[in-house]
Amino acid sequence: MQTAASTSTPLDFCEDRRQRILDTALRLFGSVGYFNTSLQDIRREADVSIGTIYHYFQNKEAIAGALYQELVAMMSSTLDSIFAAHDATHSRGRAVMAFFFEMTETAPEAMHYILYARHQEFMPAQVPICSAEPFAKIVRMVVRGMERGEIRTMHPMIATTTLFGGAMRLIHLYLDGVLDMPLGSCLEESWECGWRAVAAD
Amino acid sequence: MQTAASTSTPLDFCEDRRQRILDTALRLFGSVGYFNTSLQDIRREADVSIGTIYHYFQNKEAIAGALYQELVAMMSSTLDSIFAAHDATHSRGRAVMAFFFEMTETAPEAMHYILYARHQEFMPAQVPICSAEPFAKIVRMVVRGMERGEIRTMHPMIATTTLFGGAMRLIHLYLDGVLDMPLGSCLEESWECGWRAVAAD
DNA sequence: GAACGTAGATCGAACGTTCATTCTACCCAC
DNA sequence: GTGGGTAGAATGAACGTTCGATCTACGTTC
Repeated sequence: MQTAASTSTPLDFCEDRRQRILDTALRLFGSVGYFNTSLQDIRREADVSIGTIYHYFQNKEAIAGALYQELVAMMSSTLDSIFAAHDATHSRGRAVMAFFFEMTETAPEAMHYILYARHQEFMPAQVPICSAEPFAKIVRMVVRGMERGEIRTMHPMIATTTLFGGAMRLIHLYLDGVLDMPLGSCLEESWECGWRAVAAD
Repeated sequence: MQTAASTSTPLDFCEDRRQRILDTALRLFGSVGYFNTSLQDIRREADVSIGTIYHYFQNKEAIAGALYQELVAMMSSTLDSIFAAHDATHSRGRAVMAFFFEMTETAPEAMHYILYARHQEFMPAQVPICSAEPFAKIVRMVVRGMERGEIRTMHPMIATTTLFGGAMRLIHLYLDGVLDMPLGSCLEESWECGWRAVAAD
């Protein structure tokens, strides 16, 4: 075993394997896709055996499901932190967009997997990402902005897609390698554009 | 055969088969995805044999490639028509958005396939849709709008994603069955939002 | 502290299925 | 009879999954 001697509890040991499987799967699912990733690929790159994979996960789909829920939960709690740290809708929205951009640049595979993949194709039972909790939280943030008079009154979905749609497309372009600049340098302009489109008066 | 007796030249006959394969493949690729569609599925639903499929296409990927190029060409020529029929950037952009919305509602599978699918995963050699001709034409339209003073001067990519990003997200929501209204009813508001974000002064 | 028992963790060969592709035979218009 | 179309069984590779063997850590008993 290659683990250091200091961390030696069995739980750590086990979780290490499980986590290595998840990390590897995320990297592969995000880069080449779920269907182009075989369990042998995961086995090889995570340096575990097939048996170990099936010890921790019921099947291949369960790996994808665990990743999905892990990422959705992370996004959801990050949004909570952002809402707690900011009050005005303008600064809240800007922080959300900054978080998305930053995560795209630091963990592109995760962003690819969570935003880009067609989850329904390999997880038929899973709720589509657009109906998931994080998305709903953002819509609620926009609606509250309307109630406070910070955002013009309009259809909530149109307001939300207007505010963040441009940024989402920039993220897609970045992940496709089409954008010729870092995402961070787009933040100011993209956010101000989105805000200008929905801001009151 | 179920084809009418009137259309009887061999070419028509052949093209009929070829087209039936393409139509069926588009429907299946768009609804359940490329990897969840087997050639047997296409064979069954198109009512042809495996041999016929391989007579018209080199392999499965070639079917996807033919569909991709067909749809890209269609979009490209539609954009040309729109640009010929409208001069001002405002009316051009609005017509483009109307076309996207209308196509999404009349041919959702085609839109799903062309906008949503991760083509790189099953057509490694294919240029990503965001680098393809139609996308470039829209960017050029926006840049011309800047040169004419109709659109504020800013980074072309940011302007384009701002102008159409919201609509693209609405299309995604619609295709995911999350939007509770017809796309057509969003056109006015979504377009005005996008335009307000980038319009000069 | 040595021997034993147990349960969880790990391993990888083997299995059965699915799938894209190939191949050979047949049909029919000219 | 020739050749473009058509048919569908045969092929072989790849894949997800199963299963029994092995290993390891640790509590229990003497």
